[in-house]
This record gives sequence, structure tokens and C-alpha cells, in this order.
Amino acid sequence: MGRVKLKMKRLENLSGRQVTYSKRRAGILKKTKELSILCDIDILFLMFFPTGKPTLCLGEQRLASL
Amino acid sequence: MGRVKLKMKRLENLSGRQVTYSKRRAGILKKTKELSILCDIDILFLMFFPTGKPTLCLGEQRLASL
DNA sequence: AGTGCTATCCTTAGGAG
DNA sequence: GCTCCTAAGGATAGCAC
Repeated sequence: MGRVKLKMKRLENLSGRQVTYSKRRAGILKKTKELSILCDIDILFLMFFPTGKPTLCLGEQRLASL
Repeated sequence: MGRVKLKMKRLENLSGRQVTYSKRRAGILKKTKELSILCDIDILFLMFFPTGKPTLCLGEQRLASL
């Protein structure tokens, strides 16, 4: 999506990975929250980015950077 | 998205929740897998749907219904 | 690191089989 | 409960701040 379609492989540039991580993480967390609300379910979502803090998402109730 | 925009609240109809869960789960799992590949990160994703088996996703490596 | 823009690609609600 | 279709709304790559 976006202006150009990315190939499904590791982005070689670190800053590119960071930007993509930041943008896509936001999108996925939004969808995760919507799913938990719409379907009334429990979700646990945990991401580890090497240079940053892990992101934990528990359903629509709680969201935290540890 | 789709033909009609859903209100962000619990879907009252069980079959509707099941259909939405099935469709959106697939979308989120796809995005999760893409993020783990593009950014080369570890992800843990766990969903509990009351009438079905929990879905576990560990990065792009493994996907399982328990 | 974050926000805003927007062309472009992606996801999905509803319906049919 | 699945898969395929498709209109329509959503997410995002690249760029500028």
C-alpha cells in the first residue's frame, strides 16, 4: 500500500525499519482494538523492537509500553 | 471498509461476531506476519474467541490453533 | 521520533454459492 | 462456517516539516 508496494523481505535500512515499524504498529494496534471490541474477545499482543521498548496490548482495555 | 461502516461496539449477533472475527483475524494475522518480516522483529499474538479455539501467532515463523 | 499529506494499494461488509 | 466477489472505506510509502 502507500505509494509503492514493499517487497516482503527484511528492510535493510535501520531507519526505514523504525519508520515502518512505527507506522504499521499503529495500524495493527488499531485493528486489534477494534477486533476486541466488535467481537468482545480477549487479545494479547506483544512486539519486540530491538532498539525500543516492547509494546504490549491487552484487548481494548489496556495498552502499555513496558 | 466494506459496504457499510460498522459502529465500534460489540456486535450483538453471535453469527455476525463469528464472521467478523474470522475475516478480521485473517487480516490482522497477515499484517502481523508482514510486520515481523519487514522489521525483523519478534511478535506474540494470542486471541481467544469464546466458541472456538484460541489462535496463537509467533512472528512469521509459527502459526497455530491450540 | 512524530505529525500531516495523499496517491496508491489493501481490507472488509454484505451477499451468493 | 468456507470461499469468492466487489464496492467502499481504511492503511500506508514516500515526502516535507
